[in-house]
Amino acid sequence: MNRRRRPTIHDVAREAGVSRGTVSRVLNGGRYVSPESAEAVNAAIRRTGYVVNRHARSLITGRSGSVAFLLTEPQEKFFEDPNFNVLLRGCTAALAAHDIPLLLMIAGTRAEQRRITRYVTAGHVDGVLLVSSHTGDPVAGQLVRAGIPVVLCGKPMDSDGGPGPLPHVAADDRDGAREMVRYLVGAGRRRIGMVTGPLDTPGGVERLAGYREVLADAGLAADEDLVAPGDYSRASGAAATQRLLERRPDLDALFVASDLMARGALTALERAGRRVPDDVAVGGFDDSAAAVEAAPGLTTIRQPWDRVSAEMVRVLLADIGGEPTSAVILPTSLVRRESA
Amino acid sequence: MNRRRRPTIHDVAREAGVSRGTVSRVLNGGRYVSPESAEAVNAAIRRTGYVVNRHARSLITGRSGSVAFLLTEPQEKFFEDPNFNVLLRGCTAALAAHDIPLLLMIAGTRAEQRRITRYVTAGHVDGVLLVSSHTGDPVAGQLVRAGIPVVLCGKPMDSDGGPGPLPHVAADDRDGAREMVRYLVGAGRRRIGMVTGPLDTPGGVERLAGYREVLADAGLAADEDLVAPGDYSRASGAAATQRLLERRPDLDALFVASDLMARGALTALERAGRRVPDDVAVGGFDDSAAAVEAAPGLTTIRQPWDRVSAEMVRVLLADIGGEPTSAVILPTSLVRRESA
DNA sequence: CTGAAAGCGCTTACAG
DNA sequence: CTGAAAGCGCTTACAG
Repeated sequence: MNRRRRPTIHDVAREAGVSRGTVSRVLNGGRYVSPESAEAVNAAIRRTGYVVNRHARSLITGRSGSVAFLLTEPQEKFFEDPNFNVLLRGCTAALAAHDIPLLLMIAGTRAEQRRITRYVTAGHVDGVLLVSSHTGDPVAGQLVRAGIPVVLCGKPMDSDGGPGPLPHVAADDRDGAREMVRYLVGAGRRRIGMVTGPLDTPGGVERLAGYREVLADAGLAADEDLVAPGDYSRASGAAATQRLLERRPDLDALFVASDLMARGALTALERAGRRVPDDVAVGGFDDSAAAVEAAPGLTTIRQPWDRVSAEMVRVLLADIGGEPTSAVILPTSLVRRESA
Repeated sequence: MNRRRRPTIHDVAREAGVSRGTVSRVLNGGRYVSPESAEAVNAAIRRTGYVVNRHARSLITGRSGSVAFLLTEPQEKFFEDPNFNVLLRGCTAALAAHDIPLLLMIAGTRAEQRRITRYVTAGHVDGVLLVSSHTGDPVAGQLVRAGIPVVLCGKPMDSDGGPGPLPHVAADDRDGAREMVRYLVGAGRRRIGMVTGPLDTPGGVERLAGYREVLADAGLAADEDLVAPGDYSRASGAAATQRLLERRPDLDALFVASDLMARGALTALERAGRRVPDDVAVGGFDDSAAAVEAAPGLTTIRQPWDRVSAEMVRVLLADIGGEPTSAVILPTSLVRRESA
């Protein structure tokens, strides 16, 4: 079957009794084709088992018909992150619905970034779904300047953008943080600590900002002793919590900027003999698998990853089609479990 | 930059003062080209920033220059499995070293499998790295029959193969199981239970076989009360362990066919008031992240996933190049931690 | 070793 | 609406 010559547009034309031009027109939307010709061509396609040769088509159109999912992450962190899996799977599925294959590219080092930037700017993909959490990543700017449609996952740091803001799809981190802290305040908590994410990431910055806003609105004193930074890892959540407990043993709630860190926080609280939520209420962020696995189950902020991936694909395809979108911000929601 | 016409082989030829044929020859290995011409062409390539147009090349050669990583898994289980991430990342890296992009394809449903089989057999990729754990998956057989180079991850079930065994790269499950059980026996354990993997998977079957072999060699009575099946999930590990404890409260060791299930086993043992390893020694399988996260740390069998991915790519590229390999079996190794 | 030429399979103005 | 023709950028026998 591999050996046998694949049918070409020429075979279909002969079979249908029309010219190759007409077959091509049917293939490309059927404009300027009589219903009879279209029917004959479609029947011939069915009979011959014809499948378009994308290479020939791409050679003409200059389009590759594929899209890259590019991960520019120095660490392997993202791969360990359950959110990453959901995102990758979601993008693959959304593209599959358009019959567009996804090329997975991982550029962890500067050398790999150069190689891949070259590959992409050479026109091998029509657009890039870019996932990178940290600032100072030059890839996005380079691709955009080269005219390649790009959509980022998550709000970019200002410095990334260059001329204007980069197109992106993100959950509303700040509002999610606000909702969680408002919930803790509403539950009567008054000494609410926070374990932040890395503050060189937009998510880290935004969630902290949301926390501060609500405390201010609630008339609770801003107290830097109540804030300790983490790096989204479980261990960092435990360490930061321990530090907070030393500084403020009277803590009655904790907003932790990721579920994974929140699990670390639970461990630290248990070691310190604090009951959750009785002594200390704990709120996470993400609604990842970690939130369900935790004991007690984590009350957390759900990030709509399924919608993020769907929107990233939609925005990228629109951009490729000439209708750029600058940003899509998606709402988060509070998920209540046992920890708060 | 996107707007500007990309340099073609024609530009390079003019720049170098040779014909396009000569440029092409330099591009494809430099056979039948004088050193002077080659030098002139290379200089011209550098000066013009020429990058080959893969579509044009593919149109001629019939090769796409890309490879698919195909996951045919009805469940989302594989994505949650840390091994999957390691495998995917390893294959991406190994292919990147050859400048070959990886197309990620996920075919969870029969409909998607049909779509993707059609896509692949239409020649859009040169070969397929196939990951599927369960038997009864028709995709591998179909692709092989269509003449597409395929390499499986893991030993296929006999039924999958059709005519002959499918090319595959796998860790030596049976030997790994033997090593673990031998280790438990050597540590003086005599009533060694086993939580198996799903017995419709080769890994599940092989690990059980290895366990039985060693017990027989050691002259320990085969006792089916000591064996309970799991499905690789954490919960199933806990449930199976609880069952085993009810049937055989005198259990002094447990070989669990995956680290994730072993974590469930640890939970069940703790609930039953058994100390690990004092009362019951526990051995896992995989050496995944779960093994380190467990408390106590899991003694386990390391699967060489980095080598598996590297070998899969090597074997696939060899197959594409006309030098097929039928199978590569990689050794496992015992990793000692606290649980046994 | 090298150039001229054919051709890979398709799309797209161009005339009708 | 439709056919004939040019051309996308490359590779590869074919003569030299």
